[in-house]
Amino acid sequence: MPTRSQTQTAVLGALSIHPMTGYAVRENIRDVLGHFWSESFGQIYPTLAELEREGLVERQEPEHPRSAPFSATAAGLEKLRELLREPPQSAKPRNGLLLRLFFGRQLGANECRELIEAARSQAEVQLAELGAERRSLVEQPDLDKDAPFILLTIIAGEHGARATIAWADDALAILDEMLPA
Amino acid sequence: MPTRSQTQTAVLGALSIHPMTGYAVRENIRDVLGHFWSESFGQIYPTLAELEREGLVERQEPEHPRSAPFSATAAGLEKLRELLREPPQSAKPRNGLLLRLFFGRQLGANECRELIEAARSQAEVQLAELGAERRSLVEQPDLDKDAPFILLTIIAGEHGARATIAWADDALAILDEMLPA
DNA sequence: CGCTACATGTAAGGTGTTACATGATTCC
DNA sequence: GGAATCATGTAACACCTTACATGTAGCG
Repeated sequence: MPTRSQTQTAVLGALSIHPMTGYAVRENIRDVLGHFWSESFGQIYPTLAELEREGLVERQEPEHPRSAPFSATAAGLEKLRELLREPPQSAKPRNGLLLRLFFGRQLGANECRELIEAARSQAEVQLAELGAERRSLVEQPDLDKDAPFILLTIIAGEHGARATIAWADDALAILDEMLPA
Repeated sequence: MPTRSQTQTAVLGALSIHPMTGYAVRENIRDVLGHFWSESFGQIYPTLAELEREGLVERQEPEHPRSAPFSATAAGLEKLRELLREPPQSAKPRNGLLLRLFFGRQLGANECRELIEAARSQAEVQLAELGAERRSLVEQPDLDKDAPFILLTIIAGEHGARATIAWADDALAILDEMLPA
């Protein structure tokens, strides 16, 4: 119920794809889930320790090698399915760009234009990155069972980025029309 | 610099439009900024007290009436402009829906379809609400100076909602194609 | 042999939510 | 007079980030 379990979801989910170290969990969350999820270092290790205590994950060679990967146990996979079935809770919205634009009168139309153009550029970069990710996804042979689901998240990002670009163009036109420089 | 100042930004911004009580600040943030911002009760009152200590806001009739509205001082407006000029920082992404879909193999295609359809419905409701808001915006005479900027945030929400609807349709098609029931 | 990347963890501090507590005013 | 709404605040707790601390392994 608390948001903490969403960290558990992300960590268990990562280990459900294949076993890996805590360090790799962090890199995967950053690089693969990065466009819609984030976890910090200080969350991942305590969560792994907690999951190990509860028997939901285990390490290959108990103790010795410092780099023994964690893997999800059967109970862990069951727990993951249970967590995934809970209603999705998204973070409270906090869009710093829109907050600035809402009070844009104080900021001035020109500074607003700059903010919008910066957001547009960023969205174009993201669109290119996600396109590359999508193309490389179809070449991965080992993920075929997960691929359709991963694809859903990539195209969500692409739709979002294209919406940002279209919005930016509309927004700049509105400023030009209503507040000519 | 800390995120705390973004709460200051929202509160000062609300008071920059017109004076109001803390209670009204909260209602306005929820109802007007709601689709891209949120602040909780426990943030707003301490922030108002802090702003008052710093001379950035003041109450009309000092002390007596419990319902004396706060208003931004000249220093408060200056501070607001300063805060607005700081680079926008958005919350770390945490999309519970996409997290579930990414690990959708564990959840099953049918439960994923339900999640996507629910998101689509929600986006349609939001699109309708924002459309109504946009139409009522042009009828407000007292906001004409702020109206162009408010319009930018409304159409941002509309673009986002339309993107969610288009994505949902694509996503359902992908599931039907790659994982026929 | 030194630098970078891998690997694990802790502690402090900041942010934000929730629940609780209190009272005035207004409307029925 | 009672219920809903307006109004203000606090305290406990959950959450998350950052910086620090430590050590190993591999590579040039």
